[in-house]
Amino acid sequence: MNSSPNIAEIASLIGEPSRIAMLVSLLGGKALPAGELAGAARISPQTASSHLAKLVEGGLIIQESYGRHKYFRLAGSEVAHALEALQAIAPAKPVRSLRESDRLKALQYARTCYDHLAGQVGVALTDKLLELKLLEKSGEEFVLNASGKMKLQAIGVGVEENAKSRRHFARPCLDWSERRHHLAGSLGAALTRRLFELGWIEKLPGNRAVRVTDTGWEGLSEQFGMTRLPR
Amino acid sequence: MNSSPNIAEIASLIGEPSRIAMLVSLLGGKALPAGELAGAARISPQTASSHLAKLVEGGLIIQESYGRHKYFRLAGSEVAHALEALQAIAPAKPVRSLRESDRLKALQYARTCYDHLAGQVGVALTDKLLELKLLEKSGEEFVLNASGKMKLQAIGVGVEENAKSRRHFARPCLDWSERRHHLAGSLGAALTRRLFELGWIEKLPGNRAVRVTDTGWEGLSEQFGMTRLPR
DNA sequence: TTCACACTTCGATCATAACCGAAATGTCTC
DNA sequence: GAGACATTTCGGTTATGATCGAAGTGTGAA
Repeated sequence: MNSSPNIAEIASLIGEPSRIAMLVSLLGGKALPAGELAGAARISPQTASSHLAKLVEGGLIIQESYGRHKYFRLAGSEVAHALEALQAIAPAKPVRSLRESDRLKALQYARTCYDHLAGQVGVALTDKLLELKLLEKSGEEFVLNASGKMKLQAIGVGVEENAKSRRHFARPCLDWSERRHHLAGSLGAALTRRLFELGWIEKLPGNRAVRVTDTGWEGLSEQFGMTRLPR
Repeated sequence: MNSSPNIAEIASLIGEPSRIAMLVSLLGGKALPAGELAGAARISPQTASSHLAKLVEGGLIIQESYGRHKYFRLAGSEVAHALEALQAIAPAKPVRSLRESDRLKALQYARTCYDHLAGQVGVALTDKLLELKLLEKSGEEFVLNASGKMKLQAIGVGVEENAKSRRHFARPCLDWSERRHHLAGSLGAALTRRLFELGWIEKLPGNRAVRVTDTGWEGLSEQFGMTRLPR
């Protein structure tokens, strides 16, 4: 019917509740085994297997075998970007249970978004970078200026090697919970990686939620003048 | 099940061939009446009506009534952006007929992408802007520098008022046919609007395809040193 | 008022695909 | 090799939703 590339196929692949649940789990950036993904989507392993095969076929995820386990991860940042773009136009979903509500609050507070930091903390950090004039807006895009480069290098973020990579360097990413932008792209990923290395943030057992440690708040306050955000 | 916003709902809304056909038609940026959208998707008016109601309900399109006609248009540039992001990860679709093939070639040559210029011509123009150092890449983002601003103002593109708008100013947009970036965002839209005003490009009867006029080639050659691209 | 037209609502049909039980395949441990 | 475990294949059931014919609503023109 339609001459453009096959969006319908890819979108209907994404538009299935169980598959979305699995894709969202993979948005954390980690590779996960089939069984765990089945659990996340609350479906039987057989059904999950069928869905995963379709997602691989469609090029959305990539499969790696380790012994009797099969691990799956997102096929790349373009896929994550498409999921983010969909999140940005998706209506908020009503919360069902108290447990859900707690999980949701944790996610809204701080989480990883594929490979960079999002949620209240992510947005606040991005705001501070802008406020301190380390990062600038060019139109609606972010640009890291000379003092920003120095500052980030000082705390050990590899800036130079990332600037060369083909991927978007300092892309803004629309936060679904805050409805405001946070820092994404390879710079956002490098910064977030460093925050983990420094022990300033750490993953919570739940899927993508993140906690800022006490030393983390000290560091963020010292380096960027951030004050501890109320939960 | 899942705590994040309701991507599944929105994606399954998008992931239906007839609805995609209608959304892609609306990517041209114009508002279209229900009947025309039904024709584009090759479905009966009843079916189209049902689909359109769902799209409105889902917030993807907006409805305006003029007398006994109802016009529909995309709800905003976020929706267009999400569709583009999906296009970027969608596999190319096999071509069916000769007529299709012609239509496809016209689209690949030059078309509007929501509100800016895409296809071979769009990518070539963006390349020229970069080559002439009017536009620069910052990481993977575009920035319009001082000489670029002057040049575009000289041919009548309203640059200042756009820089202030909340929308992305000079976003790169991945071209599905060329697999390379062209200029999007509010600057891309303003430039394209001006090209229409100048009569350098004009819409072809088919949906989104665009033709470069003879005066258009003259102007593009004079202003940006572009040579006529073979079809 | 009458007709034509654009669109919507209702109802029934039909195709698709999500789902799981049962059984098979493959891999690791003992 | 035996048994446990992760994943897949097969088959049959079932729910969902896309589709269109027929009839209804609302608008504009004659």
